[in-house]
Amino acid sequence: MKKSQRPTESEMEILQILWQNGSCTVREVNEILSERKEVGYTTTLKIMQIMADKNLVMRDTSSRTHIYTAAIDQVSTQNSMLNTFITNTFGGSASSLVLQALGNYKTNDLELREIKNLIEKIEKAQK
Amino acid sequence: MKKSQRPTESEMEILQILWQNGSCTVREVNEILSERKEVGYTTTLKIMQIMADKNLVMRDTSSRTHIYTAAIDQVSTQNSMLNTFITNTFGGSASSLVLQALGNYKTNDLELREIKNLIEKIEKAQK
DNA sequence: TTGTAATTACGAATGTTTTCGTATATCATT
DNA sequence: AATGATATACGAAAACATTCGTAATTACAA
Repeated sequence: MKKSQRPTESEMEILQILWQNGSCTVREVNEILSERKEVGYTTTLKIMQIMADKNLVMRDTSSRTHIYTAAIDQVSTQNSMLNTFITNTFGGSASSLVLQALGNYKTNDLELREIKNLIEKIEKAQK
Repeated sequence: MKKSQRPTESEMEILQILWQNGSCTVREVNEILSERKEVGYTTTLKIMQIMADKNLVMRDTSSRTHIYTAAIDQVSTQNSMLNTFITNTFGGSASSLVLQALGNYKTNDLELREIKNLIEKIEKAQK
């Protein structure tokens, strides 16, 4: 049982699934993962066991088939990953990341409106 | 001489420096790197040699002190990294990444204007 | 020319992450 | 009870990344 560390890439993929689907078994996670990439069952199991060891997930071991749940908060985890990513990949410039993200993805009306609202808020706060 | 692969974290730090400063020697890169973290000269050298091997950088070896230049494009590299990152960390949602990035960083007026302009462009294109 | 500093090359040690085989246990079906 | 399917546990191998010591070479100054 170690202290919580920064999740690895494989661990992030699994956290993602747990955040979206709530509690899952290893088999469920492995099946979702398998849609996108080739991955063996025991590989997924092992990583999830390691995650339990690192306290990234909790598990209910009361029945034979263990149930796993994310143990770290989605938003704050995404945030700290984002921090590192902006530093390493975008040389610290959040705005150039935003420009590229907006430019390359189809963003629907609702999402655009949310973003615009946030920008207005920021502008007001800056005055 | 291997095929170009996805850069590692250390390699991204170095690419960052080369993109910002143009061509550099190992010593120059190492000095800039040293401002932010403890890193030995031969460690930096080794990583840059590996990068040359992977074709992530080019080097001019005509004089004793080799000159290194980024061999991969900044924007397209950032883009492919961003892609992976959005998938693994934000479950594929570019807009939630944008919202978090805008929310957590101080974005100045000029940057905000650029982002707004881009949003308007996207809105027009969608009509 | 001799010595000192700076450079590259190279391999090995270390550390971390991912993958997988195998043992063992549990459950369900016949 | 026997069989087959499905779980977990665990260790070890494989793959990948980082760090560093040392040798060999070159440049340059005294």
